[in-house]
Amino acid sequence: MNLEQVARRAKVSTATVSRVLNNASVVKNSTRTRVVKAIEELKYYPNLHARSLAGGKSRTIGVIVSNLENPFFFDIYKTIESDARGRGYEVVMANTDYRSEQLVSSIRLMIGRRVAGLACIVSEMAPELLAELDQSHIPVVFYDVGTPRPNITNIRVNYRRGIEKVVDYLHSLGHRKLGFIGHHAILGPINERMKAVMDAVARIPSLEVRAAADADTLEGGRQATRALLSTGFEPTALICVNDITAVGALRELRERHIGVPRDMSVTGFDNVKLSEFCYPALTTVHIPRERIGHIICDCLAPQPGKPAATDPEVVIDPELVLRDSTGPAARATP
Amino acid sequence: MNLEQVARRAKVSTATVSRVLNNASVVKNSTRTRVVKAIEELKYYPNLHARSLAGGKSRTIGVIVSNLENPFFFDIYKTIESDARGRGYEVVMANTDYRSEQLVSSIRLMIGRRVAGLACIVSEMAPELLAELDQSHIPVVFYDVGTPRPNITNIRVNYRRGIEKVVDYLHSLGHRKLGFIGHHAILGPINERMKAVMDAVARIPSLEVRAAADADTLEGGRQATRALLSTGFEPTALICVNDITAVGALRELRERHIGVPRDMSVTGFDNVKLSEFCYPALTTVHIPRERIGHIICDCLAPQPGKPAATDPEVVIDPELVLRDSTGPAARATP
DNA sequence: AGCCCTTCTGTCAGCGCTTACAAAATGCCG
DNA sequence: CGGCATTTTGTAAGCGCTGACAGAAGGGCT
Repeated sequence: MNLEQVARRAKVSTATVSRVLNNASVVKNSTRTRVVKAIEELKYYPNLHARSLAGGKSRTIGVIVSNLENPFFFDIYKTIESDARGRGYEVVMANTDYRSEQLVSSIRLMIGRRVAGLACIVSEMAPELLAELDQSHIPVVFYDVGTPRPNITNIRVNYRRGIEKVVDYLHSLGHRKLGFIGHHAILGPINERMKAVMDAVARIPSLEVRAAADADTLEGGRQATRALLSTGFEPTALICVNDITAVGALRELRERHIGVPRDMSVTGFDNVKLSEFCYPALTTVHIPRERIGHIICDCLAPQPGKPAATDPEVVIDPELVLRDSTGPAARATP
Repeated sequence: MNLEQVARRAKVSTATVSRVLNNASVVKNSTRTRVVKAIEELKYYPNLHARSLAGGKSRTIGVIVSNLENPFFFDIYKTIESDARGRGYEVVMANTDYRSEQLVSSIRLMIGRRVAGLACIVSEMAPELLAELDQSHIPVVFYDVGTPRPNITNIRVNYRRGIEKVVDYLHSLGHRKLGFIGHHAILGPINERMKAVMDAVARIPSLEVRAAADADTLEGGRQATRALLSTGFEPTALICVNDITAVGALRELRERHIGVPRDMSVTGFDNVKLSEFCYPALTTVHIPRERIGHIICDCLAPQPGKPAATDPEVVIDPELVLRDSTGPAARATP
């Protein structure tokens, strides 16, 4: 089923069919009707590949995410999708699962698809990939990978500031020994977040911290907590890298009959919906995911009216949200 | 950047470049090396649109999901993705958010992309869309929409049986007044699941049930629970349409200081990871999501060796998983 | 050296669509 | 009714790639 068949049936040329398809330029009303009828009768749908090949553009934006299962990423994705759709763009998504080979192949896939713009919401980015991206001339937005350059926007969350707020708050509650539940991906060599924790703690001499990490999942949070608690270090508060791992931590603590927040305070990060629904509701740090999604779309899917935004860097400031998982440090055990 | 430029640089014809790209047929080793070098130097990535246009096939399978945010769907998606990748297929996903216009446009999008196969994991399907799908000659697998036909496989979960198990179990614990927390999408006209509950309850004369529904989210589960409890009906157990809404229900009950399972039993459905991690851990019904994903991929992404599976219908039998959110019915309140 | 078979490479016609550009149809006016 | 501006339609050249086919190289044999 192709343009030509539709054209034949409507007794017009393929160009005319193309015109009504793109409701571009002028087509006499009677002709248009005829064509539309033919299209419907034949249940014709234009071959998108041919279209973007011929048109030289794709009106598609690509989104690469490390872990769409984490609602934090999902919320961003969803915002991008609905914004993009509103502007007449399609979205194609690739989930890397924190695996770097997947990142590589996803990026190449997106380049191969000649996407009009690419959002990389991943936690690592090899320099060679950056080079490839540069070559491709595709506008790119990164989330938190920290390398603004021409044609590339970077959205950075001031994680450092968020962690400081958490640490200060816990300190004010009397906590002195803190645990940090991270996840593999951000405990890599260039580990902004881990450093943020260390630095925040280092500001306050009386504070002590120990970290453990696992996958960015419920189970991972639980495992890391288990690992941390079996080292002999006895924290009175657990700072979790995000809400999901925090819920995993809660589970492990429950198993060990460690009361939260009576015996142990726990904090999350992101302020995902689940953080209100778990028990106890998590004290966490809010990151405006929808705003991030909007910004990304503004950069990648320009509307007819205004041009694409092109700030090299956007910084987001996070905010502490107090709920029930934190409380005063228990007295030192007798 | 295109084939021709690479060809020129490697001093060969475009056909040869194409050949090394598809590592098809024979290319002299020295030539291959030269071409590979040119490709790398130029950071060339084939235009996928041109490729599938010329080749007439796409090696891409489409997945349409109502709500990827629900881990149940996500797990299926993830399995499909990794299976497909293993067989050399790409996956494109569309999330409909339970909105029928989105379903329509997603299906057309997939047809337009000429996907090699399509998985529809959605809860409704207008007959006209089925007709369009038929026309397109794309192999399709439905999850639980109940319309096997030529070229279309349907995977059905024996929800009826699962619900019966839940109802019987609650009945055996002494519960007589049951609440059902559904969600909009499945409370539509053809509502298999709602009927399943009604029928399961109808088998046992002493049982009574009342239902409420909202979105398929944490918040939706909470709202529906609130609505149900404010009708004056006083159930001692809540059957939730899935684990996510069940977690929403738990939250509302906590707010009302209704103890689970002391004052109220709660059951979920799906046995999503979260159901073990919430508090109290949910009694639920296990549905083998990975198995579903594998079956889907077997139908849509045939491997060189064996041909695609084409059973018209596959039925999955669910199993009860007992955890902490259910217990004996409280004595009648004095 | 001449022949034939094999291996390798090049040529070229599409795939289904868009988009100048050209051609045809229409409308308006004097 | 001819002439011209305007609207509407058709023609055809690609877009970047694949794949059938044909042609060129190379090798072994007599």
